[in-house]
Amino acid sequence: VAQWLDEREQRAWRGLLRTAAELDALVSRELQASSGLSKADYDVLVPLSEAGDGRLRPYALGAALSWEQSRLSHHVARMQRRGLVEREECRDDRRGAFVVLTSAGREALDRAAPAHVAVVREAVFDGLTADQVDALGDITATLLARLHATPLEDT
Amino acid sequence: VAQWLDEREQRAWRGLLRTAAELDALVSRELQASSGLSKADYDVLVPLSEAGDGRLRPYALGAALSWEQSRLSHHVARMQRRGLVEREECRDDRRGAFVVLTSAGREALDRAAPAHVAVVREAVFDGLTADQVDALGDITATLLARLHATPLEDT
DNA sequence: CAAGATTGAACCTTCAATCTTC
DNA sequence: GAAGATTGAAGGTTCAATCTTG
Repeated sequence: VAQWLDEREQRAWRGLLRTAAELDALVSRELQASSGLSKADYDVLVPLSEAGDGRLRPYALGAALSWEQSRLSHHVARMQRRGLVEREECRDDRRGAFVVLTSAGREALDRAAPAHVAVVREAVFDGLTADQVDALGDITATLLARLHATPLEDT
Repeated sequence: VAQWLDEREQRAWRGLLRTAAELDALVSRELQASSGLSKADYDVLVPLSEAGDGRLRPYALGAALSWEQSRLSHHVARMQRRGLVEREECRDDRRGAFVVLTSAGREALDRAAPAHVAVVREAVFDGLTADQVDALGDITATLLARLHATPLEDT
């Protein structure tokens, strides 16, 4: 079934994981230093701020982040302690809940965003051509579609 | 300095991090199930097996993985408890040490590798054209060169 | 019994402090 | 004092178990 990876494949495979890991670490350090938010905090705040009323069901937020429920639940608990989000009950479905952006959460996000974008732009987009940006978008969209289509070892 | 990210940039940026995270999770689950190794274990074993005599200095291994010393030290301690690696003193420089692959470690790697490669091939390379593989390799090589050149927030 | 969500324990990662040798 | 490496504590992530409502 398999065969080894050839040199070009190794370069692409190792490059993909390494690049993402290093960019994530870079961005995490920058966020922590500039705003006290972790990258995970930031990633949670963004979809909440993009939701019309600043609130999402945990399962929807988890899906938006590709996070497990448990991870989200623990993380939201920590963010709640710091006042960045709140929990609310759901009237329609009493098993359910909402994660709600607080004004402190929105302010933290607004404070963090400009420097965050600047670092991403400098580290990534200043170094790539427009064609490369599009190619990267196409490649990752293809791979994500495959990952979500085939439950391989997924689930 | 900044300006917001446009749609294409967002697609590439979010796609890169998301794809790498999901592939890492997929591969981790597969390794855990098939061989009991974590992805981190696997990542440590590979450079050791590629070193001629199965031993590397911690600082060199850390550099090969882009890991902090502390993370490596903790991880090696856990792998040592499970018999996958050993520690050895370094005669040349008595501050130093070696991490050494054990035969159990090499066997675990050999057992894990075929299924691991198969999953990577199925999830990634079966879905991309040869040109896309090369483009991905070029893009990530460019970005890694930038990351290692500019100590931005790096350090 | 399944879906939405949380919890506790175990494991992993980071940060700052430490220890030894150069 | 700096380099190589380790340690302990705090915070983050995963896994399995649990609780409640549909």
